Amino acid sequence: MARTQGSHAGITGPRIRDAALRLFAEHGFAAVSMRQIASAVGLQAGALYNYTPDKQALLFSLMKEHMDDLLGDLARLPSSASPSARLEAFVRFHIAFHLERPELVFIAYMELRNLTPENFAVIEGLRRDYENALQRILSDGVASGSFEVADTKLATLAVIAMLTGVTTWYRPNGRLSVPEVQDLYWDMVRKSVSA
Amino acid sequence: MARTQGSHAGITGPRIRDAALRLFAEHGFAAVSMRQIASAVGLQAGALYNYTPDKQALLFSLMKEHMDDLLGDLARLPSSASPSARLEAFVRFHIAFHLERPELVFIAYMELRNLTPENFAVIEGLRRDYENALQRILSDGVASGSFEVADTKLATLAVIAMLTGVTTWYRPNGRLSVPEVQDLYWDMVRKSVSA
DNA sequence: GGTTGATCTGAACGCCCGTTCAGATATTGA
DNA sequence: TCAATATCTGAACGGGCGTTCAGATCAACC
Repeated sequence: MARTQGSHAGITGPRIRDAALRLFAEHGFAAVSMRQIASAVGLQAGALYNYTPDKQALLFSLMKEHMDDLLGDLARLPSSASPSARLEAFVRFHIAFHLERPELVFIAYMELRNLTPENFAVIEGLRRDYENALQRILSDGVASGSFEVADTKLATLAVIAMLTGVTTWYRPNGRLSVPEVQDLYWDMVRKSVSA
Repeated sequence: MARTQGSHAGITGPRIRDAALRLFAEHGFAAVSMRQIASAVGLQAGALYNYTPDKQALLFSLMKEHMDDLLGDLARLPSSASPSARLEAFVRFHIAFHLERPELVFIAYMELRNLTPENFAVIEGLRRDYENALQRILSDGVASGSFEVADTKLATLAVIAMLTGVTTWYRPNGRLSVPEVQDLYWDMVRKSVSA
């Protein structure tokens, strides 16, 4: 037989992406087979190729969309406020965004080396754009005297690393709520760039 | 033929570990085959099994030794100084240690999910020991009034994430020297835990 | 209601995997 | 010098890999 009863084409694509996302995050891209992904969706492996040209494109598609979402949401933050207010907004946004999609975050940081050079360059460029947005906030703050940061590039990477680390330990029903985590991190970031 | 001329048994073990370290760091544990490791050392795959019971043990051995080194060196830091001096020593040590062995650091953070549950528990425990050492410094500083930290556990994880991030961008012949990096990070950490 | 096009199966392709092991070779110690 | 031992090869085992494709099946439209 072919095509199980009740299957709807329009829904298969997202289901494949969801399954791939979950499996890549749990076991790693290299350790997950197309047959495993297909099985999770109730398909044979060959059917996946109606939705993706190959396994690599599946990974890239997940990472690309993730970065586009990240930059899209970032662009909606107010850009005319004071550097301090913009930094606070960035910190709270980064934490909330990352805690909402821990699996995508995990993949975006861990599977970079499994991208082809061309795909890697694309993701790397988007990541650079994101970092530049924060660096701009820091250098504006330095220029206006709100911040005291010796090296804005290093501070940018340090802040992002610190904030992203939250995804490695945060648990939804743990000791701290998201707003509490945001408050605590913002307090540390605020002080670290102050005079 | 068997056993190539000039091969010395006592040196093969370390060479296998070095090759595995390099290949795991570059391509990921799951993406590296025993045949690739053997080839890098000039052996056939079967010969590896004179030195490791299986591939998993090879990974665990690398990670375990790394964590033992980390904790061993950490224990040599002065523990009777002021919290502030101890925190500074920790920051400088963490950066120097991690920048000296970027490949091991990469593996230790990326390949945790490829450990068997038993092996994972061992590494996780050692990591916890390391975090506890920093948390102790922070809570001592809070108790003595040197630091103002609302949540020492979160601050511990935040500081470690921030410091470890240095391995993702630092390049030996880049813009900044190791002491400069240490100075810059210590400045940020110092302020982030201050009043 | 029959046809068309989208969707899926099942089998196959060539290849690589981790691991084992009998046998060959090199080194060591007597 | 020669036996014992450590070391390594080469082949094999069963299995899984990503990908392709002819043909079967289903949904939608005329």
